Amino acid sequence: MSVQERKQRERAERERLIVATARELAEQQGWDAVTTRRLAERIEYSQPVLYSHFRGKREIIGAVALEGATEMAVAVRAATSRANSPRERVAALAHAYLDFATRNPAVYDALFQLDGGLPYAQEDTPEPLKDAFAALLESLGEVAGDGVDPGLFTETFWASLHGLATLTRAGRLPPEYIEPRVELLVDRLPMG
Amino acid sequence: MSVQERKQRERAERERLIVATARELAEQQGWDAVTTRRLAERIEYSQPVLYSHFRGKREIIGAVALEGATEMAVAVRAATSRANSPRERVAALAHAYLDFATRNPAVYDALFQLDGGLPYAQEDTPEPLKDAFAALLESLGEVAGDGVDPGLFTETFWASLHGLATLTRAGRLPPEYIEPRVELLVDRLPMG
DNA sequence: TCGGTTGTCTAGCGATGCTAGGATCTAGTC
DNA sequence: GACTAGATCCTAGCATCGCTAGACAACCGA
Repeated sequence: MSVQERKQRERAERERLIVATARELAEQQGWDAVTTRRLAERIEYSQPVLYSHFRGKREIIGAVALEGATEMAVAVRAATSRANSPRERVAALAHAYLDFATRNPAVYDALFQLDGGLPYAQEDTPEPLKDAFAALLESLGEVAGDGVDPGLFTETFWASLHGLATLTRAGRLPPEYIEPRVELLVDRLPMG
Repeated sequence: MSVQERKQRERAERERLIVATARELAEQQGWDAVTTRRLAERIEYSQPVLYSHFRGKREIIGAVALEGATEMAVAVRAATSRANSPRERVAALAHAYLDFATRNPAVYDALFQLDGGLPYAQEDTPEPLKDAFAALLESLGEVAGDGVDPGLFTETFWASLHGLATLTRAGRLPPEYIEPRVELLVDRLPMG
């Protein structure tokens, strides 16, 4: 019995190693550099081992995304908990969100840009994803304003942040003046 | 002399064929399906011919993006010109923009999602891209509000639309209730 | 100690973007 | 009208990609 348990532990450990290595490699050199060969070499196993843990590269991206969702929820809640008014909370949330995207571009891509094979905005959406959205909803829902659904407001505000994050990082927006753009959103979208 | 001119014409014609075919294929089956082999087969030439027109696949994407930018500018201007007030113009612009993204997903990706090797938001940015932004600026600049730079306002509003467009199409946002989300942006971001 | 399961690796498939080198066809000259 | 020089195009191939079949080795339970 204990032998099997040890093996399970080791297997789980190796799975964590795969995800962590993929993430590291993606942050260092971009997701294009995360090939199954390179990944296998870094974890010091052969390629097929990856496929005994994940169906394919997509699922590995998905695993990184889930990890990232949990961290993002933590980061957002940490930032908003330090604020003292609804308005302040929104500002703190916006900055925490964009900060996360800037500091973890590869994770952010895995979450919102790439195909990780995860279902979003559905019943079977994984818990970390639902919780990340919940973290946004907690602070944004209270400033939706009269007659506006909190979920809908959260989605819209989130989409705006997402637009800023992606366009900036893709070089479509000049990188300076990020701050005033965020201010604009924070000043005008919330109500009440 | 006239022989060379004919050859030049034929060459330009073939280049248009390549771009049009790439775009068509991308809209039909997604950009992943646009491989140099398939593209070559469709235009009934061999692969190397593609490389006598473009440096590589990236440049082909870039060419599609430029074509799309021109069309988007036209679409936006057509929609806004029918509106009678600044507020109406903003609403018309938002709908025209999202409509374009929905109707031409592959072109939209080439413009704002994929790497087409084009410089954005710089001096050497190609004219079609500058003009597409200008088309947005024309209608959005007038509702920036006091003390807010029109360009900055345009960028921010655009980013919000972009966020809605991409998150919706990537399945990250539930596809219903698009309309009230747009309304929210149109109602609250503009001023004056 | 043996037999069978479980785990891992080597090797290879089809596909990708891209390119070198040869073949073919055209254009201008005698 | 024949010939050479150059432009034009294609065949074939490289390295790399995600993924997998099948051989091999290591381990566990009897």
